[in-house]
Amino acid sequence: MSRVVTTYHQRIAQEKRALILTAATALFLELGYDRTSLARIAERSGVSRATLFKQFPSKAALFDAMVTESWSTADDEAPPPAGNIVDGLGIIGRRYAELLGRAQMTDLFRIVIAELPRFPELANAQFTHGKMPYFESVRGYLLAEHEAGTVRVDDVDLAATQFLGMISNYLFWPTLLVPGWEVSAERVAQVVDEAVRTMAARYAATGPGSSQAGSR
Amino acid sequence: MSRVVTTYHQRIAQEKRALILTAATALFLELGYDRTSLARIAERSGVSRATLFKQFPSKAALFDAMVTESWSTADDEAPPPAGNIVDGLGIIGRRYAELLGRAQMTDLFRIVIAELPRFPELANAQFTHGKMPYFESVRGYLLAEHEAGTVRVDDVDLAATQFLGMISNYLFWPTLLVPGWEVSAERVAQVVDEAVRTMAARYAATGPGSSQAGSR
DNA sequence: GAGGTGGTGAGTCGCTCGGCTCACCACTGG
DNA sequence: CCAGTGGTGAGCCGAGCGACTCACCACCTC
Repeated sequence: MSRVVTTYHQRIAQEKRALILTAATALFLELGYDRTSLARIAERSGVSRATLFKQFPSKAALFDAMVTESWSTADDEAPPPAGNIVDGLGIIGRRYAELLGRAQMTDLFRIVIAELPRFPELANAQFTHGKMPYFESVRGYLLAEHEAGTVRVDDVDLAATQFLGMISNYLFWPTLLVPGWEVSAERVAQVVDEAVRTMAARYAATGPGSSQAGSR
Repeated sequence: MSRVVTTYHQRIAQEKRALILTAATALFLELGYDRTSLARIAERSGVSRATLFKQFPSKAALFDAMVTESWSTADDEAPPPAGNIVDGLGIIGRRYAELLGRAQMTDLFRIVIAELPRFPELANAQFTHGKMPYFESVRGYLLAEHEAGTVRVDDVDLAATQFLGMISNYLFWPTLLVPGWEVSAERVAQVVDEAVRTMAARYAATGPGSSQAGSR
C-alpha cells in the first residue's frame, strides 16, 4: 500500500508488535478481556512489558487493535461476495456458512458481544465485516431478480434476513453456545440448500417454478 | 410447593437473600461478571458483606443463583407453549418474538454468552429455558400436521430451525448488538407473519395451498 | 426477661492488576 | 567506531479484588 520506509530497527519493532498481537488474540479469545492480563500477554509473546506499553498505550487500545486485526485477516481469508450477484443465493449462503463455521470467528463474536457495553464502537465493526456484506449481497440479488421478474419480493430486507437467519440459526448459535460443536460439511451444504429451496418456494414469481419438489 | 416452616428470623434471611439477588442481577447484567464486585452488590442491596457471604459461599455461586432466578421468573412471566400445538406457528412465533424482545432478556443472553467458557453448565440452562421449548413446540406442530397430511415436511428439525431463525435473525441480533435498538410491535407482527407465510409456501402438502399470494 | 438466631460493620489478608520508571544492553547505519 | 534507536528486566505504586473473622447488636420466640 503506502511506501514503507522500513529498515531501521523499525522492522524489529513491527515484529514485536505482531508477536504481541498474536499472543493477545489467543489470550483475549480464550480468557476474555478482564481475565487477560498484560503481564501474561507479554510473557506469552516473549516480549518485555516495557515494550508492550511502548507499542500500545493502554489495554483498551491493544484490545481494539486485536479486534481490528482479526477482522482484517478474516476478510483476507474469505472476501465477501460483494458485487457478484449472479451466482445466486447458493454461493452466498455457502460463503456465509463458511464464515460462521470458523472456530476463531465464533470466539471473536463471543468476546465482541461480551464487551460491547464497554466498547460500543465494536458493534459497527461487527456489522461492517460480519453480517452486512452478505446481507447486502443477498439483498442485491433479490432486488435484481425481482426487477427481472424472476421472483416476486415485496420486502427485500426482510427476505434477505430470512435467508441468512435460516442458515445462521442452525449453524451459528449452537457453535456459540456449545464449546466443541461441529457440523459436518454435508449437513452444512444441506442446510444452505434447504434455505435456498424455501426462498424459491416462497418468492416464486407466479406459480411454482423450477423449485417445486426436491426429493433429496 | 413444599411446606414452608418460615417464621423465625428465617423470613428476614429470605428477604435479604432476595435483596441481594435483585442487586446482583442489576449489576451483573450491567457490568458483567468481572467488573461486578461483591462489595458493590452488598452496598446496592443495603446488606452487609458478611451477610452476603453467609448467604452465598462464593461469587460464582451468587452468579449461578442469579441466572437461575432470572430464568425462572422469565418462565413465570411467559410460560412456553409446550403442549398446545393446535394454535399453529403464528402464536408460537409471536411468543418467541415477545421473549426475544424483552430488554433484560438480551442482557441475560449477553452475559451468558460471555461467561460460557467459565460456566459451561449455563449452556444447558440457555437451551432449556430459551430456545428449546419453542423449538419443540414448532417441531411438534409440524410433525402433527405432517402426519395429518396438511403439510409435507421431511426434515422437521431443520424446518423448525428455519422458522425460528427467520424470526430471531431479524429481532434478536440487532437487539443484542445495538444498545438501544427497538422494533415496533407492528413490525414484529409482520416479521412473524411473513415467517409463517414462508413456511406455508415451502411446506405446502402438494400444490400451492391457501398460502399462495398474499398481497400485503 | 432470657436465650438464640441472624445481621452488622469494620477490619485484615494475600493477591493481582494496569500503569509507569529507569538504568542498561544489543544492534544497526552512517 | 560511535551515535542512536529500540528492547530489556526489574522494581515500584496505588488500587481493587475475593475471602474471611469477630465482637457487637436488634429482634423474635419461648
